[in-house]
Amino acid sequence: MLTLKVIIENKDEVVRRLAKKHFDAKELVDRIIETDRARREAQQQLDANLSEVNRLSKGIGNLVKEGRKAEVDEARLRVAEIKEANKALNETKEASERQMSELLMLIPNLPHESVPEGNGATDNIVEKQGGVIPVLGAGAVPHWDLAKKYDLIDFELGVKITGAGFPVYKGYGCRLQRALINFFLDNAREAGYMEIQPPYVVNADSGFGTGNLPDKEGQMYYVAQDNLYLIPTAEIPVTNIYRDVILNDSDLPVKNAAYSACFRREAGSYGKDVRGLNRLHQFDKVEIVRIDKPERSYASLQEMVDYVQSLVEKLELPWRILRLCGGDISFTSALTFDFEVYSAAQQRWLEVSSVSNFESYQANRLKCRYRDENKRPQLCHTLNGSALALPRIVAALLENNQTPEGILIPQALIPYTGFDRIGV
RNA sequence: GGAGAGAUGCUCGAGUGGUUGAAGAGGCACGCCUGGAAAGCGUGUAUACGCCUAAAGUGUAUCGCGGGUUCGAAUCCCGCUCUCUCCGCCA
Repeated sequence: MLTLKVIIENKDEVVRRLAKKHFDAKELVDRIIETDRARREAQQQLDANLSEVNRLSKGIGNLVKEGRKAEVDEARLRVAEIKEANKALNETKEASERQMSELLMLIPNLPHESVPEGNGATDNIVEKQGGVIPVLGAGAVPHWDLAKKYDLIDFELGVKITGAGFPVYKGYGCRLQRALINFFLDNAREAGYMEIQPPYVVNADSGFGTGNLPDKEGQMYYVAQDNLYLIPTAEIPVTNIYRDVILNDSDLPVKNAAYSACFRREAGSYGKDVRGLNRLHQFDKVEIVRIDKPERSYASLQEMVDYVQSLVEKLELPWRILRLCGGDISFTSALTFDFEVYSAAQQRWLEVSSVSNFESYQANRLKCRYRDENKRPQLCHTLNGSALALPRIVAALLENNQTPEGILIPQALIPYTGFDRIGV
């Protein structure tokens, strides 16, 4: 969430910039300012009263020793009066604070000035692209047919065991999965990211920390008996490592990478978008998380984008980078670049990564800070990105590299797979 | 799952009702000392929210979390969470 200070000190700018996200913040901002005023008022009175109570209490100790009973009784009466008055003040203060946190959560992050205007996915700007879109032969088929032909992935079996969106990988399919995971992790390590193996289930505090709760509660699998959530991305457990932490200057930038299975309910999805590997309830992903000082966060973002680009290039996939427009960028992000790869048999671009700078929006909720040169705690900037999510990469690799002689594995991946083609 | 013990600051650890934001030790930072370092000595070392134009200063809250008793709670009472030990179960 945005800090109260930012909202109050830059009221007009906040409203103006949020308009790009098609969010009318005017009324909310006014309510926040009013709520803050009420809270301050209550706190000032309350603090003064508590100060008086403390003063009287200290006096009572001495009066009792000296046996000055009348004065003791008088002081006690006065304390009782003040405490009675404090009940209402305290309620006002707590109600204001509750309301404040509710209001603040309703305000999205400010989009970076470079975020383009636009209503939706079609207004995103193609920032950069590379690779060659392959021309497939006459018999080319989509990945779900290839998966069946070479017995790599069994979607029906997944339905039997669990349900739709939980495919069963087999044989070469498994080996390809493992190869990609290791390929991504090794590359991340070489780029300076420390590997983390996080839990796949998290508590509610962690869900709130990264902003997945309360808004996206319906998108996560929930284990009611233990009040835990299955992670939709390793971003949650990894970022929460830094919840309620004050980092030293020398700790920054934090660069972590984590492989995890990801679980998403994807309520409301249907149709051709979910065919095959396009959208799953369980999938594998390597996530990179970065925490940096505010003045360096956009350089960090660029480094992450360059890094992800290097991955799709090594995999020899046709790729493009989109700068998300105001209508498509997420609630919590300031600037997001999506990576897409071209899936030649489906003849469509598939999103395989989303790299974002959250500035201090997420850090404010996490209470993730660092000590600046004056040793004062300041909010960090947090960033994360997929590097990369497997299923759509697999879809594109299978489709783009299909030949009559089988599916060819890109050079960079062969040391990881241990084979250079699937089939024949 | 059963039984017991515990949760204090960066760390260890004292503290069972009164000026304790918290002794003491360690760590760390800065200064002195030194040719340089070590040792030694000195100083400093939480966070949040208010007040104050800012700094300085100052008020309030915080000893796992929440509530209660009391003029006053780290200290007493209740609830919760978590950790540890033993037993059971188990990859």
